[in-house]
Amino acid sequence: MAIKRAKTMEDIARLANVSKPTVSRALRNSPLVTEETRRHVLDVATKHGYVINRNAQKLRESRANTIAVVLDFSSHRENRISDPFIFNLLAGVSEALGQRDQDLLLCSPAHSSVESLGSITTSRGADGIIFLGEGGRRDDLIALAERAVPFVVWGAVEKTLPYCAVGSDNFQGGFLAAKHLLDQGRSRFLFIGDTHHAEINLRRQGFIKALSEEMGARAANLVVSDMSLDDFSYGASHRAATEMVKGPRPVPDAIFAASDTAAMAVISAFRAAGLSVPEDVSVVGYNDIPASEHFHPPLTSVRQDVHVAGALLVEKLMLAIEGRSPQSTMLETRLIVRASS
Amino acid sequence: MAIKRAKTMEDIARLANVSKPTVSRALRNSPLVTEETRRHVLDVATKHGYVINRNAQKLRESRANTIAVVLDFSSHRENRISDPFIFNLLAGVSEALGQRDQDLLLCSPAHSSVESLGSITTSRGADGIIFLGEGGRRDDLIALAERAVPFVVWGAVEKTLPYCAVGSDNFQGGFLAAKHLLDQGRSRFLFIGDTHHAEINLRRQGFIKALSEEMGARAANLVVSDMSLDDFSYGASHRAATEMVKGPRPVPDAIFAASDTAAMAVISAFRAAGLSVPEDVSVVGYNDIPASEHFHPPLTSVRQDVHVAGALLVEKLMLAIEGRSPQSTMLETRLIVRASS
DNA sequence: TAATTTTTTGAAATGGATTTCATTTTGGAA
DNA sequence: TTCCAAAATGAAATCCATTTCAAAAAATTA
Repeated sequence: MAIKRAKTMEDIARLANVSKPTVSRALRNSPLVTEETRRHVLDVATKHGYVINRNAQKLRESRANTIAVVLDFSSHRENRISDPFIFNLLAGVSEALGQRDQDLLLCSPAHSSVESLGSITTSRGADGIIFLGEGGRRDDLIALAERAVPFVVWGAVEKTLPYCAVGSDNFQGGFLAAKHLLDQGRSRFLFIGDTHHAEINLRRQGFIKALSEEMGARAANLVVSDMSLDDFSYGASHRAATEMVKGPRPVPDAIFAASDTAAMAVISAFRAAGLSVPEDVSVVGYNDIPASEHFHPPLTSVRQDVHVAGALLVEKLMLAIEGRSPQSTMLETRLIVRASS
Repeated sequence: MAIKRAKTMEDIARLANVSKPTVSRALRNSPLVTEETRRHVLDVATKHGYVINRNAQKLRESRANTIAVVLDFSSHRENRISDPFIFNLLAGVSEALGQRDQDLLLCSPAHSSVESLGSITTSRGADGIIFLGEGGRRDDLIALAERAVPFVVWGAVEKTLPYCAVGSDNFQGGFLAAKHLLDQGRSRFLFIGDTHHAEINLRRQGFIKALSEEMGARAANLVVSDMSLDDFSYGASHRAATEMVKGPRPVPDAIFAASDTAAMAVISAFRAAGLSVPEDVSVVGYNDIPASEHFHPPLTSVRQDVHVAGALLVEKLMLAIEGRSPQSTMLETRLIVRASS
């Protein structure tokens, strides 16, 4: 008996008594084929369980209908804290791609340089790339923009960027947070976050801006301090916050953390030191991850809509692939006020 | 000027004054080519920024070196609660695949039936499939096992399963939880979880088993009750728990929730009703998601090692792809005891 | 040096779907 | 009924890397 080989288009053509091109056209709903023929071919194809060979198809069409999504798991893994926000964003992107019938190739930059990631497109494995986070490699991304590789980035949006970025309006987010804390009558402010990340830095700037505007209005009794961290992680935030409450300087009564994860860490550290939230300290986080709603106390947070974000990233990437140059976009942020502030 | 076209192997061959096969061999480190020739070809290739066309390659070799990972985002999305565990598992799988130089095609069953997912392999888009969760479609999976599609599943491990599954030892996990709660001297037990999921059901069985063993030993004053939920979500768990504390029957003093998310919901509901954890009620969760450590109170939980799980899933899938039939495996679970119990 | 073996190299076939362009068939007009 | 335009179909070329197998070159032996 002959070895069972997957059916090819040629096989179906033979079985349906038509030619290869006709099968191709029938399957692709081309108007160049009679309704009758199409139905017949489709029948034969389904009866024999034919599935098209996507590799052959991709080779012929130069389009892969596949998008590479680059997501840095590794940094998360090491801390054993995965900011769920990025995963939700991935879900958003996944859904948007699904709607457009695009496959999603998930890549980890840990295993390949941005440089080599770029070749994912030239190698036709994917038509374009979505970077979920700059991952501190902005220079690489800028370099990548020089080469004709279609890609978009979730991250900080700045006018000078040579590539298309989508991100929440971090400045506005920080601004909102500060306004809210000011409304609570707080006066000793602390920002927590790794300002090496452009996004985080913008949050801080918005925060500072709102405070300094107020400086003029109110008799300036505002204290602003910073706590820079090397990473997003819960652990780092917790340690830093614990140090801080032990320290000599006056303990802040209003904290804006650049992520909900960090906010939770800080609250936990403060509580351990006998301070209570929100009585002694108001805390505002960022991202409004699912857990925030259920934290104790429920966390006030700046929300970014991952659904919209995902759809937007995909939409813009599609434009880029078609050779057009999509504009960067900042997404409105919204302050979700809960008990922590 | 001619349109700039991506360089093909033929171009490189011409530029290097060798033939196409030689280029192919040089790039693939075949021993059939002189060291000198190889170096020369490599030089030319890198100088002209040549990248291989993976589609052509995949077409020729029948192996795609790509694994499809099926992950149901949608159920998570709707609840706006994404159990981070599954994402961590994804990270584990991603890493394991990266180490083996396999691409990861992320698929969402929402957009395609399991049936059609199966054709991902026959269409040569992927060599095999990893299902991250049965997603309540066990029948489909069983049907898929009939067809010669290499796949493995993260989920319940049962001897009768016609496919290879990897999962934590859910029975043991439940058993451990019960033992622990018994050790605390608790007597009114409650299990919370959607027993439609085989995994969850096993957790419940282990839980019950440990309790009934004790029944004999201790003067049986144990109350065991169940709370079945339609989904994993925080919201559903919270509502159910709120109902329960209002209800007439004696409130349990020991709860085993089938997920950390549910555990958190329950704690929050109980606390809202004036009960305190762990004084009035001990609570044990499952998965030991990152947030559990930082919850208030920190959550006792049954831990599953996502790293090991990811590696194992990949390893077994590779075997399956090679035509061998890998065994299912249960992973040891470990109880991480924290303040909630 | 001639003959033989071993090592390198290349021409052509292969994988499977799509597209171009020519050919056949059909429908309508004359 | 004949002829022309339109529609449907098919033969062959194409996409690009790999493999087979034959040929050429180099190394070895007689």
